Amino acid sequence: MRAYWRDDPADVSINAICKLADVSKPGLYREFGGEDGLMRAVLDRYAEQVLSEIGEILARGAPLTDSLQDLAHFAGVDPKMETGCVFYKMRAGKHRLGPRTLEAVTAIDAAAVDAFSEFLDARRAAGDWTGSHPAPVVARYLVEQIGLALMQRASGEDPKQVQDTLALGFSVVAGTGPSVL
Amino acid sequence: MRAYWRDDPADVSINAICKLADVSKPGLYREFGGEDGLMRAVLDRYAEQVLSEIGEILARGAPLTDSLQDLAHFAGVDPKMETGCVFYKMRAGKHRLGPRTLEAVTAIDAAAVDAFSEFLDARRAAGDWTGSHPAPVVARYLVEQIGLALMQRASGEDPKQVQDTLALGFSVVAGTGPSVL
DNA sequence: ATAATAAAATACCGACTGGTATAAAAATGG
DNA sequence: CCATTTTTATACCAGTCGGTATTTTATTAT
Repeated sequence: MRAYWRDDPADVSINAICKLADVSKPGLYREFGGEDGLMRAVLDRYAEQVLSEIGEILARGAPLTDSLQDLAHFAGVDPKMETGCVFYKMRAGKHRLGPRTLEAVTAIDAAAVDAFSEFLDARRAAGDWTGSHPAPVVARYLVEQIGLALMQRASGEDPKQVQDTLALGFSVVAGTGPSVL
Repeated sequence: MRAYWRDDPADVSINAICKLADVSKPGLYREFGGEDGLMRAVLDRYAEQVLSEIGEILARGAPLTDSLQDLAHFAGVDPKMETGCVFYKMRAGKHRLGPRTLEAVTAIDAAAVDAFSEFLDARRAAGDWTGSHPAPVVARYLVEQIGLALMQRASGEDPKQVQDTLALGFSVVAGTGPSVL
């Protein structure tokens, strides 16, 4: 997981992983079945261990601007995400994934849009989001803005630029004028 | 260029290109020096032949919303861009590029931000952009939003989703309420 | 202590990569 | 028509890829 997280999963070979993890190649294949099984296992673990933080931010029920602040911090400045995100990296090269990993990527993507949709519905009910667009459309938009920021960080862009771009992107939903972030 | 455009440049081998172009491998190496030289040549040609259209839209001096319309059409619906954009694809995998191609990618990226900055300055002078952010920041933001849309198209996302996301992204600069697009 | 079992290390497989050396074919100059 | 040069086609290079077969080493159970 650390190797997939630091580098692009497409650039990390099974051989390299065996050396990094000090594991024999037949052992890896017995445990995971192959590259697809390993990537799937990594992604499942990563979702439960890292992406869950996004779900917690969304489910906290905090005011809109507070939640956006937290999301912007997670994607834009949290040092843990300095090398980007395993999920978005895999999704960016999804045509190279095996069936089991692709299945997980698709499911996580859909779950993310759902979670943001529910979040937006809740904020609309609470009165601090008054957008005129359907919640799923804005949810998809936010998922992509976060992905954009994380991919920028992965490729070493200037953090200030990443945060500026993310703040502008969030200003669509943050309210009237850009931007409090 | 067509092969790099349809597929990801990282997934097109020199051997495949020789077969597609019906060119001998030594001939390709004599002409371009290697993969890096070929990619550089492709990117130069692509910039002059395709990316120039963006420059023309920006230089037209049309009202802000008209120019954004044109940009959204170019990135979101123009069938020519259905498989994405050579430049953004190369930029996404820039750690895999040779020095000459990387140089061109960096230069095009900087030139794009410059062109958008000048465009925004002109629209501010004309009075139809009243944003409070520095033009270069918004320019970088727009370059990334267009790149996002083109990468989504390259990976086969639903066109409606691409256009919705792009429209929301542009609404930051398009004016008060989202969105006329 | 020995027999059965599980794991590991190693070497190997065919396929592919970017790149090149060699040999045959074609075009060109006189 | 012949000699020279350029281009082609082909085979090859070393290296890497994901995946596996084989052989040796540990572990375990009796």
